[in-house]
Formats: sequence, structure tokens, C-alpha cells
Amino acid sequence: MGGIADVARLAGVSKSTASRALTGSGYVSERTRTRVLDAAASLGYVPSTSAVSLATGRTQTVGVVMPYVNRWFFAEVLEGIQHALLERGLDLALYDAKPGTPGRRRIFEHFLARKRFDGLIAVGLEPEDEELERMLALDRPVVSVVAATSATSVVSIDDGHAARRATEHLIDLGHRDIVFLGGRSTTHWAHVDRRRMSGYVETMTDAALSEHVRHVPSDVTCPGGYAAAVDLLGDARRRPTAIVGVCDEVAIGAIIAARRLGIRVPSELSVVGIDDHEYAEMFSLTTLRQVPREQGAAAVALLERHLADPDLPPTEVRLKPTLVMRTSTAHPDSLQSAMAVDMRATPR
Amino acid sequence: MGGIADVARLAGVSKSTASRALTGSGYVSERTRTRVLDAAASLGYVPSTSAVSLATGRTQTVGVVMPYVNRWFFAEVLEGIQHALLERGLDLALYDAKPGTPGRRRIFEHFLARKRFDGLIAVGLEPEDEELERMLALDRPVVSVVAATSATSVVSIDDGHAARRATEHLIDLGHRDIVFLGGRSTTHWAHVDRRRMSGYVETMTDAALSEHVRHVPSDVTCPGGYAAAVDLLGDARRRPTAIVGVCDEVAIGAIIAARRLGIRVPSELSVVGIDDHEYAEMFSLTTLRQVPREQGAAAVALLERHLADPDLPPTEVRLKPTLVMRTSTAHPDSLQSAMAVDMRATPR
DNA sequence: GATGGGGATGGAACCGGTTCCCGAACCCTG
DNA sequence: CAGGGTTCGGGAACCGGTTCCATCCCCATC
Repeated sequence: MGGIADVARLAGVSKSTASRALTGSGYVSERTRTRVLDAAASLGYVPSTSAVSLATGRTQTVGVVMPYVNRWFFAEVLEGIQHALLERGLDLALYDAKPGTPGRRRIFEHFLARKRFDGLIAVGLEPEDEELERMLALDRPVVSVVAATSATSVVSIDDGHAARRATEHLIDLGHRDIVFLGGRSTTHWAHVDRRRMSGYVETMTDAALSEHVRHVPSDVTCPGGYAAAVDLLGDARRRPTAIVGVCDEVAIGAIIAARRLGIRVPSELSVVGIDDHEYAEMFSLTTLRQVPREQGAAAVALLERHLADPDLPPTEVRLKPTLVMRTSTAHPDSLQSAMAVDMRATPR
Repeated sequence: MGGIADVARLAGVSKSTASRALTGSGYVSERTRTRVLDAAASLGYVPSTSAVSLATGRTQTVGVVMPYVNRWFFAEVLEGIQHALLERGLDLALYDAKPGTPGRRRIFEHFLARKRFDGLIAVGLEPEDEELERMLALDRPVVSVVAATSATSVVSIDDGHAARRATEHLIDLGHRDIVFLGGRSTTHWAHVDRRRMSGYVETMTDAALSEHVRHVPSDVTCPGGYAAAVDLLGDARRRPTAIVGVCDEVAIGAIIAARRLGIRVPSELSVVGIDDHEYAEMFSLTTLRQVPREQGAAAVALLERHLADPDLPPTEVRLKPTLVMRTSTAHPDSLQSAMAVDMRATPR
């Protein structure tokens, strides 16, 4: 019902003219154009997307593949993507590809092959070689958000830089016994987490603190950070003066653990994270801010460029995180005592 | 490239026979069927979805409309839906319709009208009348998850029941001064929140505690609950002995606030939530468990029935939440002191 | 041996658009 | 006034499947 043929009939023109008037391509006089547009409006005409796709080869849809949607970073990126697509009139097909599940296999074997999209955005996917192959074989542009590959375009923050800034911040405050918390727990290392860890190790080494380098693994979630921190902080002899969380969720878990154990933050323990999570403010967490929503938007913009120019080579967009100072970090106790002693010792 | 015509040619049959063999409808001899299947496999044939949709009128896609994707409940429902769709070979088109945004208007005016889906799932959408109209006018089955309407099928938990159980639990422990925390802050009341509030009020009234009924509004988020609780608990004279959180996020916010203020949970303050949020365990939160993932799956199952039988009348699936006891609730201090006094007073 | 019904197959129409190609009309110039 | 370029519009092919319908064959039945 209500096909373009009806519009054409009502406007008194042929299908082809109606199509030209509606899509705005080819020569159509101003008079007939408005006549067609009026007819379409009065019939409430909406073109059939399948017919359009079939004829043009364009689906007006972007596929989004991500391993989680219930974690802060991913949900935010997804919202950013959705928002950007909405503005462009594009639909969003979501594929939730949890690592190691049969669903993930099906997505790569069946769903993607159907090519229901003009382009693909892969968020934090960490694809196996074969999975990456399949994505590239689709002959559709692919943009990754957070990825270690250079086979596709990539949008991400500079993770090493973020971890370096975080670590430097603590060192500048006078900390030496700094633990890197999170990553490589039950599962393998995620690339992001490894890059952040490397940034931490490099900075420690550069500051001649390499013998203080210490990594405490945990699930990269708030409960994960909490559990690992309870363990770490429970034993007073092993307790560091500062923690770099692999991300805010882990850092917040550590703060909650510290509070439960009666360890004061920041006077007895400094904590810094990476993200600027929705809850960071509530916990006064000092952190390196990234804005996943912007990364989603940037991914869409980049994908759009690829769609306009199929020969555009893979491009990298790397955003710089910024340090957001709150009150979860301070000079270490020992230093404060030392300073206090100094002050007392100083003749007035 | 690689159309069904090629498959047909390679198998030495006509397009129509190839189609029948591949879709499994109509008469095809066993021999030719396997021949066609082999040909398709060797060519790596994947049917064009747009062509299939155009010919059959089915898109093999389900649309999902929700106001948020970065909140726990919504993200979990989404994952449940995605998982269920994956099993059925259906695609998922996501529409993020934040209340009061221009994007939401566009979704209802443009995107939905394109009917890129065979059916629609609306999660916690709270549509305006006009929006509901539009959805129903699409002539596609609609299933709501959490909704106050009976115009569509609905999947949800019994919110009133949940709040009643939560409140009863506190009353049974001996609390009288019980506050309902959350809802109707900057925005309007959400229906869910109102239903939960009603359950609380009813229970209080039934227990002859109506003069103790007290509602403290807050944003329905963790920081929102935190901020409101800091306010509420900061003044010792206004401080209740127990809190029913409109949801776990708010309840957890209250626990965090209490801890910061040095108020012990549960001895000085009991807190109960509704959800069984991912973080509930970490905060030892007593709560009424709902499993949004199951609700998503149920919504898909229900939608599937509607697709199979277009005349199926709107149906309701209402799940019962269960009480999960952790250690955020206990007898109120006063009662414990009273009991202690009693014990001392009791002659041995 | 004629009749009929069901299984198997191919031809062609159809889903609803876009786009190529061609002809008509128009305007301007030489 | 002839000729050439530009604008406008229609017919028909095409995108890649599904499905209706006609045909043919085989076998059981009367």
C-alpha cells in the first residue's frame, strides 16, 4: 500500500519522475517536484527500505559489534554512536559478541555475512585473527573503537599516556610504593589493559622505581577491584601507599574496599583511575578523563568518510585523556609526617 | 555476485527450484535439494536480505526502543533480548529514545515509520499518547517491557508486590520510621517508581504506620540516591531507622552516603533495594531480585508468538521478584537496646 | 487403457524502488 | 530558420529473491 506508484499517479507523473523528485537526483522542474512532494505528503508515503536497499545497494544501516553492553565504557560508546547515527538518518544494528560464547561464533559466521549494513563499528572487540579476517572480507568499511590493529581505522585514547600521567601524578605527590590494580584475572589480558600496565611500568622505571613495580590482577569490574583490593589492603605489611586502577570501576572498587577496612582515602591511601566514570564524582576519584561518547561520535564520522570515499586508507584518531583532580589522591602519610617533623624542627 | 541464479545454474536447475530447495518450502526431490545445497555451499552463497525482505515482506529484524542504554536495568534487558534474538537468527535494530530530546521525536516520526522490523520491543519507554499511537499504527506487534498500558503486550515484574515485600521485611524487623527514597526528582514520576511508592504506602498504612509515611525524592541513579541520602541522613533528628530504595542504585547510593557519614549499616540504618543489581553483593544489599535478562528473553518469546499469530490478543507476563537477604537490614538499634534492657530486667 | 491425483520442475510475474536511455520540448545562438 | 545544448519526462530494465501457475511425469485406481 502507498507505494511510489500511487504517489506518481496522484501527482500525474511517471514512477521515474516521482523517484527523481523524491530523491532529488536528476532533472525535475520545480513545479513537478512540489507536486510530487505534496502528493507524497498527503499519502503519508514512506519508501520501502528493502526496495531502496535492493535497488541502490545501500542499507542505510551501520552495524555495531561489541562484547558487552552493560559496562560503562561500552554503553557510553553505544549511546554516542546511536546519537550520531540518528542525526544522519542511519539505523543501528547491534551485535553483542561476548568472547567465548556460541553466540559470538554465530555472529561472525552468519549475521555479519548477511551484510545488513553499509559499514561496521567494532568496539573493544579484540577479535581473533579469523574473526578479523571475516570482518575485512565483508568488503565494507570497518572502524574500530579501541583496538590493537592497523588493518582497520581506529578511534581510541592514548592508553599508555593515560597510565603514565596517572602514575606520574602519584610519583609527583611523593609516592613510591604504587600498585597497578586490575587486568589479567580469570581471562587473558585485554590489549587496553596491557597498554595501560605498560605505561605504568615505563613511568616507574623512568623514575628509578622499577623494584617497586607491582601488579595485582583483578576482574576489570567494580566488584573485581573490590575483591582484589580487600585482599591487597587486608595485610598491612603488603599495603601500598597508592593504587593506579586500570579503570575507574576497579579504582572505585578499591576505594570501597579501603573504606570498609577503615583505611582513609587519601590520607592513608591514594587512588587514581582512568575513565571519569559516571560514579567518579561521587567517590571524589582523581582520574584521567576519556569521553567514550565522543569516541562513538568520532567513529561514526570516520565511518562516514569511508563510505563517501571507499579508497580512504585506514586512519587513526587518538584522543588525549585529561587529568581530573579530585580528592582521592594526596601526599603519602609518611611524607606528611616528615613534613610535620620538618616544620617542628624549623626554628621560627 | 553470487546470487541465487548462480547457485541454480551450478546445480543445473531453475531459480525457482533453487529457492524452494534453500528455503525448504514446496516440493523438491531429495537429490536436487542436496545438489542445490552443495552448490550454495561451494559458492558461499548468502541470500541478499533486502531481496528477501522485499519478496516476503519480512525483515527478520526486531526493533528495540529504550530511553537509556547505560543504566543497569536497560542494559541487562537489552542483553537478554539480543541473546534471545541471536538464537532465533533475528537481527536487532536499536533506537535510543531519550525523553525530551529531538532525537526521540525523530525516532517516532521517521525511523519507526520506515518499519525496518517485523515487531517492536519497547523497554521502559513511558510513551506519550501520541507516541503510543504511532507505535500501534505501525501495524506491527509491540511488546512492552515495564509499562502501564494494556494496549500492547507487557512483560514486567509486579512492582507493587516488590515494594510491599521490601517494606514488610523492614516492619517485621521492628522498624517504624521507614523512608521511601527515590523518584520524582527533577523529572516527572516514572510509572514504575510510582507503583513501587504505592506499594510502600499501602503496606505502611496496613500496618497502621501511615503517619510515618515519608518520601524523599531523588534522581533514580546511584549519585542521585547518594546526594539525597547525604541530605536526609545529615540531620540526626530527621534520620529514619530504615530506607526502602526505589531501586538498588538508589539504595546503594544511600549506603555509600551512610558510610561516609559514619552511620553504621545495618545497626544504625537498614537499607533495602529492588533489583539485585550487579553491585548489590558488593554492598551486602538486601533486595528484591528481578532478572531483567529474563524479561528481555520473555519479551522476545512473546513477540515471536505475536508474529506467528497476528490475532493473538495483548498478553501480560508478570514475574514475581524474590527477596534476597543479605546484611544491609537488621533490627533497629532502639529495639536491640530495648531487648537488651528487657534481658537485663528479666530475673534469671 | 483411460482417468486422476500428487510430486517435481520451469517460466514468469511480482515485491517497490532506482536508473539508464531515449525522445520531446525549449531556449539560445549563428 | 537550422542546429545544438539543456531541461524535463516516460518506458523499461534491473536489483535478487519468492511464489503462483502451468506442465510433465509417474503410478495407483476403476
